[in-house]
Amino acid sequence: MSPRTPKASDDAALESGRRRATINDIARLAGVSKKTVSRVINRSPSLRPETREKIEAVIARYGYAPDPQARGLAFRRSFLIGLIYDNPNPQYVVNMQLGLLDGMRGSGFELVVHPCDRGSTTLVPDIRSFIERQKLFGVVLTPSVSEDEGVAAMLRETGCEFVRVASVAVDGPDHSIVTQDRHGGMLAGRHLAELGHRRVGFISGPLTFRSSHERRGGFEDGLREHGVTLSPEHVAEGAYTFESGLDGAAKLLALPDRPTAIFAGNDEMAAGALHAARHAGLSVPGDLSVIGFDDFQIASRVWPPLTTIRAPTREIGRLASDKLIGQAGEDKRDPADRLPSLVVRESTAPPRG
Amino acid sequence: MSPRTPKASDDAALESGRRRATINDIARLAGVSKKTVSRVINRSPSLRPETREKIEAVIARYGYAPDPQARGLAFRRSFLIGLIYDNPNPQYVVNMQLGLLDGMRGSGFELVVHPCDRGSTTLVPDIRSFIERQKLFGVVLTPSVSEDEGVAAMLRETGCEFVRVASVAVDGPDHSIVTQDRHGGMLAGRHLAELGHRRVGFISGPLTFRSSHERRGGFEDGLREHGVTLSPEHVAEGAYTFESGLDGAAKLLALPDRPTAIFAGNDEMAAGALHAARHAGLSVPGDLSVIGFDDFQIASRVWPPLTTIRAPTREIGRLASDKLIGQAGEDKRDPADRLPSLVVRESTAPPRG
DNA sequence: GCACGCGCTGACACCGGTGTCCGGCGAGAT
DNA sequence: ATCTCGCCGGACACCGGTGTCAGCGCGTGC
Repeated sequence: MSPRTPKASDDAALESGRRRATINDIARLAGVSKKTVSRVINRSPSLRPETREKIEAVIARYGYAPDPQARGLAFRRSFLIGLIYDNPNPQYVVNMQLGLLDGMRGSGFELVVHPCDRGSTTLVPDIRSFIERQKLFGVVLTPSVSEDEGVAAMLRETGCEFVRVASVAVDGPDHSIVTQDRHGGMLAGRHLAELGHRRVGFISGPLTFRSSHERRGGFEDGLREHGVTLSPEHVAEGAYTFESGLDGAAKLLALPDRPTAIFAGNDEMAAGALHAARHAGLSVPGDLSVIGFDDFQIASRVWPPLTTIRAPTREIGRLASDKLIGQAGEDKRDPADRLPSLVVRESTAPPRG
Repeated sequence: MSPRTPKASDDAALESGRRRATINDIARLAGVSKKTVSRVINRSPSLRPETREKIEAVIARYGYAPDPQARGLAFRRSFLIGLIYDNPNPQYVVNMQLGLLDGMRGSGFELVVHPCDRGSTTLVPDIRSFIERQKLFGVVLTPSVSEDEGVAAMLRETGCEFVRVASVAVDGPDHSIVTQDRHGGMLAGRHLAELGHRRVGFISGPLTFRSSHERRGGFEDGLREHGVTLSPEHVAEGAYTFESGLDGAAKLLALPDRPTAIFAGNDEMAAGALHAARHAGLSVPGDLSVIGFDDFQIASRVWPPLTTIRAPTREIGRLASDKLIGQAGEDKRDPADRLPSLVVRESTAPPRG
């Protein structure tokens, strides 16, 4: 255009998409300053509508999108969301990622994954350095690292946005999403009691996980509705792993007054319980009912297909990213979607006789 | 220090870690220009060792790390690696992520996940916009999107580094990692033949996946070693899903000369085959041997535990990130780690009689 | 003793955005 | 018609790095 803007010669390259437009190009082509273009991008209110429209037209014409790096540099904050997790279950992780991405679609944010080891002595500095180096906009934490108060304290220092997903409110409402595991446990207890079971067993997750206690507490609530109680001898401590489910169930099934039904704290352990039943020569659900928690793929792959509690992990993920980047306005989804629900398959039945 | 550098007043904040050091701080504290610090960061050869050491000492003292955003802006390239995938299996995805992260640890790169839908009409522009907007350093593609030539052509245009993971060499050695599925299939065929099976069945993945053909081809190779052939009627086309495995096996088991062993193209379908056998009243491995592929968790959770081919997904991921960001020097790992291997469990046995 | 070459270093512009601040312009008051 | 006020938009510096290029100091050849 004018001799002061040498880049004008590249308009052909721009047009054809050979060169990505920058804010300078848009400003020049719209005949305004780059700051004004910036105002459009950032929805500044002090702009005459016609100016805005003119610039938006140019933006649309050249398919301009601001460079996240440059923007981030100026904002001192990137457009990245971190997922920090130590849950080793692949399906949980993937569902959570999908949920987060659901909420981030079209927002210009991207998802960076960051598995961690809660047992590591450098857990807090590692996460801190991840956040500060990348200047993350926000992070989502899932159990069990979400329950770590040392990590939480550090997060508050950094000024990075964060959401902690956990089975109880581990933080204020702005920083916490509750997965209502207690409700899920209740559904399991109610289901078994309604089938007529009176002697039931429970295989818990690790006691360091809040969800273990919530699921058990809810289970007892559900049983109690029907006058059934969970005897402490009928509780085995597991670790949310297949093997621990196998061992825990084997222990319970060896008792003289063995339970007629077992609630395993997750599907992995429930799968282990099915194996234990087989080893003990018991048929499921004839001799023993088994109910799991999560409704991951494995639940419908084992034999018999598992009755279980569906945990809405993907929906929770979506909720988490909505909370972080506040794409509000469409929060009219049915809150029931976020509640665990009972999925009845073939591993539960009334007790024999 | 000098009045021209007002930031000198903040040294206390720097010292205590309240403020992150920038290249300007390091330059000032080391008494050099920022460009020289930049030379240290980028391992420029033209630096006197003593200068380098002096600067490195200051960097270490203040725990300085360059800002990836600023660096990226200047380099016109971010320090992000994208994982582009359309494989819906959670364990594959997570293993791949873990492998990629293994190779990226300590490199300053981060992993951004980007699931996609190969069926989408906007697949290519979507991926392109992801890459260009974020100015990705590189991307890793996994099957089946890795086999898409339209995507590959676009990648070559962008100048972004890329690695395509596939069961055959879909690209030159710089851009391709081969998973040797054929070898895995061969192991399956050899195993069944060695057990004495002569009438065997195969449930393939979708024919649009190269791995389906590779696994079958290898299977036939393995059988042939022992003079066994795969009859075309004993092949069912599946879709790598549980249900398709169930259906495929049901079809094969309904044949008058039903096979005594079935190789399913992956574990999901093998789990379906186990269910089909149960529905048909057949015991595994007594009446029917079943072998899968992948060795995901499900393989050891079903009953009986599945004999399967272990696919070294995590190792492949590690290889991919090594190739992308070239943290060479430690490429002395046993190449056998990258080959599929046979895992014998309880779902295979010699045919009855 | 001087010109030359080379290795090392720094000044400056630039990457593509945003914050600050100030000037210009139109509408309403006098 | 002029002054004032408020809104709008632009010039400029800055975010934290890197590329370019010129200059400095030093050793070498003649």
